[in-house]
Amino acid sequence: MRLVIAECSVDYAGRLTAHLPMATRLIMLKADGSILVHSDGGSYKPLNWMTPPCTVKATDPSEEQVEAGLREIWTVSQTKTGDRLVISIAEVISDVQHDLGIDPGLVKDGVEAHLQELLAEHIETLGTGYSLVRREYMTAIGPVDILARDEGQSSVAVEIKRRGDIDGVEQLTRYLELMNRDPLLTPVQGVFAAQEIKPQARTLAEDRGIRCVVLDYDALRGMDDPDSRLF
Amino acid sequence: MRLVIAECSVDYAGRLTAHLPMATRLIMLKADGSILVHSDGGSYKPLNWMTPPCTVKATDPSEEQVEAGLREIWTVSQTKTGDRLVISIAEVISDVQHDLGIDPGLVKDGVEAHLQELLAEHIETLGTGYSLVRREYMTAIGPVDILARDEGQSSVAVEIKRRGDIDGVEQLTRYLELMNRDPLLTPVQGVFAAQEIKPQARTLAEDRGIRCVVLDYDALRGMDDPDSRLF
DNA sequence: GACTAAATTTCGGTA
DNA sequence: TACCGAAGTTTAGTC
Repeated sequence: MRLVIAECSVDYAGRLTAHLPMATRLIMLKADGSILVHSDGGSYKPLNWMTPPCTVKATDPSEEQVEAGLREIWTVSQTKTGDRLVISIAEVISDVQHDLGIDPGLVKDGVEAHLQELLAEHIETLGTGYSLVRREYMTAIGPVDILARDEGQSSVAVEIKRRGDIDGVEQLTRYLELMNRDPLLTPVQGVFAAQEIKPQARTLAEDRGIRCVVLDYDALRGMDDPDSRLF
Repeated sequence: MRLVIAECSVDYAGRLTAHLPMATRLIMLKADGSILVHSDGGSYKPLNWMTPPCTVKATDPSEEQVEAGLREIWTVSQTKTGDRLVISIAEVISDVQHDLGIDPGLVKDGVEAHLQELLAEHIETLGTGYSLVRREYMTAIGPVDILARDEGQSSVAVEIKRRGDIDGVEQLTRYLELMNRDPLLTPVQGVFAAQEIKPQARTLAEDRGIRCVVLDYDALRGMDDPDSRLF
């Protein structure tokens, strides 16, 4: 990995065009050829970047560019799409290189998948007498998160989200529409379950006869984990 | 901006839990307090990070940790959410600091907005005799990208996307439902226009009587730009 | 401030 | 490999 601190301006031409005025920035050149231009603030997204596979070519500035104070021009080309990133360097303040080796990679302990797992294990959270039919119940337009039955053995389709907004309601609505065409399943009731449900999503869901359930992740997890119980 | 190359392991506990085994990585500490942990590959997303506002506290390792080869422990705490990132450092290979100053920021020349503009100018792309009523036609649930009329003066609502997937079809469907309740507009025909339309989105759209149109950005732009014409 | 929709989204899983 | 959906999404715009 090569780290260059430089006063530079950047121009991107690809799926859109973008320009960064001259300023001091960090240019990160990764081993796989990708390039990131970072400022000293904001979040993790670079100001500009080029995804691999791409190639970098350093050229000398033209006479005009030299007069404008430029020392070096880097042209980064995306091999597949032809997107181009031009970094015009006025001054290199620092330029260091380190060999990092390949990274063992991140181990995640998921969220939505975990929620689904927990709710499936404790399906009675949705109501007395509820029973699990199966997780990831396959339909023609994709898998429903959970298919269950209520006390009266009626089918219940559950859509699980971490953050419940309108998209999730639409998704569940599509499933319900399709499943209610199946004489073996109909009538299918809908349940929209999320850790947080946006007011507008709730309104839309309830307007469509879909029940909204706010999930308490810690409580669900607590049912599994005796250590976390208070008594 | 402080750039630290170090052999480290990282643990995140917040909205999820995640772990990074010991390896050599770049730790970027930005002026606003945010922290990014990058490997030497992948795209612009860091392996792990903490968004501002957050605070970093460096502590000495415990006896056990010293025996495990750790030199320093950094605990990064998110001020608002309480998320924590613990960086356990075994060896600092490089540690440099530079003052970058504030960045003037990126100037973008948009894509979807541009597509909408171009299509509005060349609405006949949708069919002979089509005429533009207006862009961003306001409804109670939001603006329709383009309202037009076909040859027979019937209303046509156009939803424009760069990548047309199911969400866009749902969005247009909601508009059409609402607009068709308006006696002055109904019947309103729907057109789903995108540079690229996913098969499932096309299926759903056509099932709902919505016409799909694939837009050619360059061709639309070419109609505007005499220089790009071949004759 | 809340919410919606876009993103040069990126990333992972599955058919 | 294509496609679909989630993301610690982030970000920008609108109400």
